[in-house]
Amino acid sequence: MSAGKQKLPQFALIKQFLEQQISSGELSSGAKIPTEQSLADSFSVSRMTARRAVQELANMGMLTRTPGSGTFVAEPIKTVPMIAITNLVDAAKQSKTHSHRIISADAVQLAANKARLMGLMADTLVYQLNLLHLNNNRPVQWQQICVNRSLAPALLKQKMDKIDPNDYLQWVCTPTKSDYQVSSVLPSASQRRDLDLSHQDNASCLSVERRDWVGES
Amino acid sequence: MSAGKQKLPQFALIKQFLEQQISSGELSSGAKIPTEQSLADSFSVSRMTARRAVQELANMGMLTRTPGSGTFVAEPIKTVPMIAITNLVDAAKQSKTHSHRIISADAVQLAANKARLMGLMADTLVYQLNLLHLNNNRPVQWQQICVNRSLAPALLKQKMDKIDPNDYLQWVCTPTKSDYQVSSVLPSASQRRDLDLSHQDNASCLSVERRDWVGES
DNA sequence: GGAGTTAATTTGTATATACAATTAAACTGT
DNA sequence: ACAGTTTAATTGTATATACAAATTAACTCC
Repeated sequence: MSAGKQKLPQFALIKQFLEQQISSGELSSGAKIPTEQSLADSFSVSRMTARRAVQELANMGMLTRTPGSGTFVAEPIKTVPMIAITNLVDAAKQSKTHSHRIISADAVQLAANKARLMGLMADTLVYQLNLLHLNNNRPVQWQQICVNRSLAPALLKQKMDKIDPNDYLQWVCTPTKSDYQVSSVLPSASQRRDLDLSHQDNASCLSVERRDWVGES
Repeated sequence: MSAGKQKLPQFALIKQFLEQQISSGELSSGAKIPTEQSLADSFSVSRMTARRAVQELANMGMLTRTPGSGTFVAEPIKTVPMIAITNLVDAAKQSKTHSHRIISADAVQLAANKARLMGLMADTLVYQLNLLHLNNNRPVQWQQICVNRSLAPALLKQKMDKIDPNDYLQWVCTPTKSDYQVSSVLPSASQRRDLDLSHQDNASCLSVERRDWVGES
């Protein structure tokens, strides 16, 4: 079952060589690496083969290339700027124990700041769904969805007790872009009730605010 | 300022064509796309040029390729499994207004569960730093760092009031792997004091637990 | 010495070709 | 009908070459 030494293609060998040179520090950040032609000569391959090695490392963000000038070792990312969180509900949905409950489904007028976040006039009506996700009949996530009515006009006509509104929206208007904002909040009294946290009045929750865009621009 | 229509190279045109076919649904998930040779003939280019278009889309995860069989439209990722959070402190450090204060720096014995997370015996001593990050002299993040003493033996001898311990550790033992756990917590009394939240006894905080590994294996 | 021009270097795109490796289909013999 | 073999189709790797585009260095002229 050992990985063993596969007979690597030549471009992969050149990649390995460059990666080793960089990680060992012999080629430090900002240093100019050999040109495609020079690598090709050193390894006795064609320029296109050497190029592939360099190009793939550049695609990985390890090198930066500028036509006419050369290829240089990129600055390493100092600290990881992103943090990964697995989505509880997505994970749970894989299993059979996931369900959801619609708390409310209406067309409402948003608060001014929320309307601005969605790029809408303050008096525009949007569809607003409040729902609760459960796993093994225990509540795990409280969700509010606000949708531009023109993008999913038939939303409230769907039988949302069967299919998850997220899946319906994903199907009807597939997002082309998303952004996230994560923070920590104290749930409201009604949210605590829904989430079965009534008895602990100091439970704090992880809040994920997501905006989805549809279509180009 | 308009983007204008750049004279795109031919491989890019083929990429555009394929992307459009996929997003419009004419090529749906799992469908087999034309072979390299067939694309090359259709667009009157060489196979290598057509190949580049297909290959780059495959690298983006849009297509999957299997030698001998063909190239197929990949299943779209249903929902985004990861959530991105920008690290407050990293962002702040870019500016000049960031500073930090060491609260404590000792060699201590960890609780059993924390020791296990670090793969250490329960009675092993580790270096433990508690520090506070500030921006414009306002506290933004409370941080605890626990370090395997053998990896940074000189940690406590450093003058940590000048350089950030995170930068020192990043330098001395660059992590080869990391994992994260994000949750929502209520700060302790002392943490509330440090974070200037004493007056609000129900403030909840975003907690990020990160483990860094050093070296191979 | 400085501005403008020219030349050399380097990456980017493109072609035509060759053979290897893998998969799937067609074929063949019993 | 089934197993084994052969064949065709398709992707993967590699070469040699050509020209375009951008940058940098060298050069020339005033």
